[in-house]
Amino acid sequence: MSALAIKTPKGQQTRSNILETALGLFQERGYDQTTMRAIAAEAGVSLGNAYYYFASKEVLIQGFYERTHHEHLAACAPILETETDLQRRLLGVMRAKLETIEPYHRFAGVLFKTAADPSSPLNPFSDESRPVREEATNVFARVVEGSSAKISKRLGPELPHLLWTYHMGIILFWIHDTSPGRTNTVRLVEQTVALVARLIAMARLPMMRPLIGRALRLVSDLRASEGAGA
Amino acid sequence: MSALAIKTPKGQQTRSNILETALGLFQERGYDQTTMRAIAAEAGVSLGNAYYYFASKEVLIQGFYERTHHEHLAACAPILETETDLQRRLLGVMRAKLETIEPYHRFAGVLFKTAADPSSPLNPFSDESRPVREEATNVFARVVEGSSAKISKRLGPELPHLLWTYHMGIILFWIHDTSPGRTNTVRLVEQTVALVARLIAMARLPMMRPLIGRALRLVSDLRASEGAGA
DNA sequence: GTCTATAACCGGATAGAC
DNA sequence: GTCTATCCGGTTATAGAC
Repeated sequence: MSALAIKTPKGQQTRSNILETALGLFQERGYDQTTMRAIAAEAGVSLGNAYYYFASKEVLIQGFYERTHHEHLAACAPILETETDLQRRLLGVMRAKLETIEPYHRFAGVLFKTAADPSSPLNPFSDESRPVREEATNVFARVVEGSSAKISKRLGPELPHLLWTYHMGIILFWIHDTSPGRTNTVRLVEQTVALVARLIAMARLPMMRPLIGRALRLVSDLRASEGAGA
Repeated sequence: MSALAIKTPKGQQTRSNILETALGLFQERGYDQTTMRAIAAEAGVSLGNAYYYFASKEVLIQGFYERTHHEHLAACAPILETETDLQRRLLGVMRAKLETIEPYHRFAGVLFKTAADPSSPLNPFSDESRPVREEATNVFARVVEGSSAKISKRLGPELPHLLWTYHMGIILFWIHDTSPGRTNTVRLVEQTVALVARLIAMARLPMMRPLIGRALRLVSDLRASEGAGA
């Protein structure tokens, strides 16, 4: 259904040609204003041929995910290698994320629109996007592991997933953020990263035990039962 | 642009006829499987006539919102009138919500897909949906006011909005919940309502002051600057 | 001015020939 | 693997009828 195997080098060539053309046009004039006919024409292939490689206009978006994810990884590397303070590590990673996706904000609406559809393979909770999701979660695992912070034993294993969820919430906000340069989201990140760091520290207090225990049991239960959120 | 004034009784009649037909077909065969031509045919009017009353297929969804909102209000009334425990009030309201929207789960994905688009007037953060949003927030204000719980002075004014945001998060989870009868979401609500109640109580502790203060300042700043989330 | 109908247009998607 | 021809459904233009 989805990824048909492209055999020949020529096929590879045509495929990536179409993809690059599409991403360029999306960024230039937006998703809705870019027709499949325009993509095909600009790429120098027929409409039917474009559909041979990409089952729908939507799946072209997957290329966007892959591209920005790799850009984000690159942008994160310096902080993850040098910084040891947990709060600053998280802040660096989140800032890098916002900077990476900023050029695409104008068609972010469409992204979230498709991402919100539970039946779409593009939605971040779907089976199909598990690899991407796990790679992204892994970034947050590295944020925690590479830091000097002491983490509550029970919180530790869940923390990367919790941070990934937090990061999705920020992106949701970012999508709806109309402030110039998305400064509201930047402020939100700065403030909430501080809160998150504070909460992580507080989680070690004995008086927090019952609350934390309950919350963590819930979270891990939900992840175990799969198919719905987180 | 949007709401054209329908003057004659005959016009009113035709309009509501189309709307009821549409909602029926949506529930029966789903949103995507229901064409505007089918709606028009079933309602006994021409395609052009349907578009005279409803500018697009999407705006027919507004009827769904209004309908479920009123059903929810009705379903909440008993709890809001009798119960005084904050946690149980909130739980009752949230359960009522889930029960109200359950029949529509099969096409909820599409509904919220369009609702998620920042440029759509249907999205819950838009200016156009402010009235609905405020009405919904008001339900949570009543949850708090009618309870016997003591609320931190500074938390009080923000609490209804925070609860509304919480409720939106639950709905997002619900959309992606594939467990039979959405039992996962019900469990999530039961657990998180308990956590929320606990957090509200904790917010009065002196040691929480700086954390709470910081969080609340952030939240009210963001709402003041409008245009992005919450 | 209020309402209704017919005939396009446009763009995503598919069928099938080469 | 690539094309042309076509379908299909949301949307619009426009011509009239009450």
